Amino acid sequence: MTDHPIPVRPGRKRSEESRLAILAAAIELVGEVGYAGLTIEGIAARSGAGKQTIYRWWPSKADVLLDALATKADLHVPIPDEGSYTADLRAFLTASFRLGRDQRVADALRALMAHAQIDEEFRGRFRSSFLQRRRDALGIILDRARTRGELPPVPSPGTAADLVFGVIWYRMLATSQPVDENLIDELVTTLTEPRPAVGTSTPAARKGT
Amino acid sequence: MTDHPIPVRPGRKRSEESRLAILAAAIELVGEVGYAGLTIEGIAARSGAGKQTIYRWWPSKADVLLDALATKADLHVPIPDEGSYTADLRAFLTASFRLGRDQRVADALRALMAHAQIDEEFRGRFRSSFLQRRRDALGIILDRARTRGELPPVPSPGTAADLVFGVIWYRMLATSQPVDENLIDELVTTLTEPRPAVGTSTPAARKGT
Amino acid sequence: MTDHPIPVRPGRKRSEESRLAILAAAIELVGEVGYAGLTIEGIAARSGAGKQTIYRWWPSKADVLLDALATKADLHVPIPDEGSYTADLRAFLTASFRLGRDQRVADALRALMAHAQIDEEFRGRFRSSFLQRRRDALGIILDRARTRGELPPVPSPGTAADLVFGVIWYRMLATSQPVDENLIDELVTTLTEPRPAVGTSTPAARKGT
Amino acid sequence: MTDHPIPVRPGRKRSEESRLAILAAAIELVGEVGYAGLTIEGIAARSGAGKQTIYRWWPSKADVLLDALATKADLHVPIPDEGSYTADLRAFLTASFRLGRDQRVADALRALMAHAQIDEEFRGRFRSSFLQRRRDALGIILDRARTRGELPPVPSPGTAADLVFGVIWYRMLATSQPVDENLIDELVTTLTEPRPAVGTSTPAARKGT
DNA sequence: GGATAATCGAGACGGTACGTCAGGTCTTAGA
DNA sequence: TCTAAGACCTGACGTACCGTCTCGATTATCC
Repeated sequence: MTDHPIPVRPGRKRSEESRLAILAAAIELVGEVGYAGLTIEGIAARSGAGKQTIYRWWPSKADVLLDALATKADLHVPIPDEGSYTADLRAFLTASFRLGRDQRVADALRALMAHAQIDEEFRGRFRSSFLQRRRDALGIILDRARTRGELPPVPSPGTAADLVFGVIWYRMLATSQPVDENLIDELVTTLTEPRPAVGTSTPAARKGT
Repeated sequence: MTDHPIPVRPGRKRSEESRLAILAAAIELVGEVGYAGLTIEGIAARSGAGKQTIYRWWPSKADVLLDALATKADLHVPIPDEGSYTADLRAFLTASFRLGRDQRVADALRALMAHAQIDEEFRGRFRSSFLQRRRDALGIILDRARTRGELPPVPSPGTAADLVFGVIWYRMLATSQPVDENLIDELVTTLTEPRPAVGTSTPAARKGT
Repeated sequence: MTDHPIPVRPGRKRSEESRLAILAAAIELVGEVGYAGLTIEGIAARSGAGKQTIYRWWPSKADVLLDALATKADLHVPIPDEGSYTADLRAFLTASFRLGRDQRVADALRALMAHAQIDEEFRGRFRSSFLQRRRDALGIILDRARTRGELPPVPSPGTAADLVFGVIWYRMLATSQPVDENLIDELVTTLTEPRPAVGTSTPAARKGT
Repeated sequence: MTDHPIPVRPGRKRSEESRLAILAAAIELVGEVGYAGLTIEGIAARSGAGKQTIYRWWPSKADVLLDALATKADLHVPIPDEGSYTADLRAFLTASFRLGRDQRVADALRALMAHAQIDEEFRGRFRSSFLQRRRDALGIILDRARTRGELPPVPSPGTAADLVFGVIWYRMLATSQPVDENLIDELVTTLTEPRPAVGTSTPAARKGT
C-alpha cells in the first residue's frame, strides 16, 4: 500500500518514525473515540505529524487503520497442515476466532468492513489485502482436502468458505454473540459430514424421511 | 419509528406530504450519489422540506433510509408453511434472495449495515426493526421443524440461522457474487441432511464410502 | 456592502451581534498582529463566530477590515463650505490629515491599499467605497471654486485632486513622514495661487525663462 | 541583495544559470498568474530549481521579483542635465513615465509597493533600493535648480518631490488613469511657476480678490 | 372567536473536519 | 559545499454538513 518501487530517488527519505507514530495514534484513537470519532486531523495531532504527511501516504482514515492493524495485530492466519481436513479446519477456525475475540481488533475490523461498504475504492483494497487473503488460506485447506477425497460433495468449496466467513462476520456485525468453541464444533461437523451430491436426491424425495 | 402515540394534541398535524417527499428524496439521492454522498441537507433540498422537519422525525440519515426502504420495498418476508422443513426453508430463502437481487435495495441494505457498525444507537434500531425480525421469521420455521423432528442435531437452530444469514450478508458485503439458485440448493442440503451425533463417526472412517 | 434590499425574507435574520463582534475582532487583531497576521480564522476565533458566518457576508479579510473601519472610524470627511476655495481646501485637508494621523487607521488604510493592488475584485470595492468617495468630496469643493472663478488654470481640477491625494498616500506608503500642518500650507499655496488667465502664457512660452 | 562578498570559497559555486532561470521564471509567472498567484514553490517548479536554492539567496518572493525587475527592466532613471530646471524636470518626468507605461513593469511595481506595506523588512529594502534611489535623482535636479535660483519658494524641494512621486504612484495605485504627456505639462507648470513664500500673503488677505 | 400550540419552509448560527496549498526547514544523493 | 528533489511540520485556506436556533406563516385544538 505504501511501497516505493524505485528505492533510488533523490530527496528526503520517508520517515519511518512518522509512519509508526501515525499508525500507533490511529490504533490508540480508535480505541478511545471509536471509528466515527476517528479523524485524520486527530491522528495528525496525536502523532505529531502533519496532515499532509498522512494524505501523502494513505488515501483515507480506513487505510491508515488497515495498515495499523496489519502492522500491529497479526492479521495473517497461518495455514495449518495437521494431516486431515477435520484437523486443519479446526486449527484454522481456532486461529481465526482468536483474532476476533480481541475486542479492539474486532471493533476495528467491523469498522473497516463498514467503511468498505461506503467507499468503493477502499472496498477493493480491503478485499484484496484482507478478505481475499484469508479466503485463500481456507482455499488451500479445502483444495488439499479435495485431492485427498475428504471433501463432502455439498457444499462446494466456494460455498463452504462463504459459510465459514459468513457466520463469523454475521456474528460480528449483526449480533452480539461472540464466536466460541461451540461454533467451531458445529462448523466442523457441518462441513465435514459426507452427504449426497445435489440433485441425486431431490428435496421432495427426502421430504418423507 | 415515527409513530405518534397520543394523536390528540393541539397544533398543526404532521404533514404526510412532507414525509413522503422526504422518503422519496432519500431513495432517489442514495441512488444518485451513494450513501456516502447522502446528506440531510441534500434530502431537505431535494424534497423541499426544511432541515428541522427531518431532524424532528428521524434521528439520522440512516433512519430516513431505513424508513424509506420499509415504505417502498417490502422488507418483510412472509413466513411460509409448506408442510415440511425442506420446503419451508426453500421458500424462505427464495423470498429472501429475491430482495437482495434488487441492486438498489441491496446497496441500501449494505449501507445501513455499515452505518449500524459505526452508529451505536442506530445499531439497536436496525437490529430490532430489520435483522431480528427476519431472524424471527426463520426461527419460526426452525421451531416448527424441531417439533416435527425434522431438524438434524447439528447445527443447532441458532447456528443454522447464523449460517443462512451469514452467507447471504457475506456475499453482499464481502464478495461481488450474487446470491443465486445454486446457493439455495446447497444451503437446503447442508441444513436438512440428517446426520449421526457429533463425534460418533470421524471423517477419516467415512473416507472410503 | 452587506445590505439586504428586500427586508422581507423568510428564515432567521442576520445577527447584528455577530456582525459587530466580527468587526470589533478584526480591528483588535489587526492592531495586535498586523495585517499580514490577520486571518479569517483568527477573526472567527476572537469574535466567537463561525468561519462560515464571515464568509457568508464578506468576501475577504480586507472587506471585513474596510467595513470595520467604515463602521468604527468615521471615514467620511464632511464637505466644508467656508465661503472661499482657500478656506474650504484648508478645512478639507485638515480633516483628511486628522484621519491619517491615527496610526491604527493609517496602518489599516495602507494595508487595504496594498490588498487592493493584489486582489482585483477588492480593488473595485475599495475604490468605489473609499477612494472615489473622498475624491468626490474634493471634487465638490473644486467645482464650487470653479464656478466662483477662484480656480487657477493649472493644474486642472482632476490633476489637483491627484496631487492632493497623491502626496498624502505617497507619504503614508513610501516614506515615514507624517502628514503635517506644514504640508497643508504648502498644498494650499500651490493650488490656490492666482495666476494669469489661461492662454496668456502657455507652458511652451514660459519654457525658456 | 544577492551579492557574494567573498568570491573565493570552498564548495560548489553559485550557479548563475539557476539564478537567471529563477528570475526569468518569476517574471514569467507574475505575468501569467499575477502577484497573488506567484509562489516560491511555483518559481522553483518553473525554473527547475529547488525551493531551498531560492530561500538561500532571496528572503521573499518580492525580493526575487525586485531582483528580476532590476535585472530585466532598466529601473534606474538617468539624471538629465539640460541646462534649466524646467528642461531637467521635463526630461526626468518623461523618463519616469515611460517606465510606468510598460504594463508588465507597472503591475510588478504596484505589487512590490503593496508587499512593502505588509512586509516590514521588505519595506526597508524596497525603499532604499528603489524609492529612495529615484527620489535622490530628482533631489539632484532640485538642488541644482536651487543653487541656480530657479526654484519657487513654495513648495519646498522635499514637498515637490512628494508631489511628483505622489501623483505618479497615486495614478498607478488608486486610479486607472495612465500617466500621460498632459500630466507632465501640468506638473512642470505647477512646480516651476514662481509664487510668493508661504505666509507673505495670508489666505484671509486674498479672500476678497 | 381568540388564545395556545405544534407544524411547516427557510435560512442564519457556532462548530468540526475536510482536503488542499504554501510556507519554511531538513535530509538525501549526486555533481 | 552547492544543487535538485522531495519529505517534513505548520498553519490557514475556503467548503461542506452538522445539528440548533430563530423567523414568519400555517394549521389545528381548546376554552
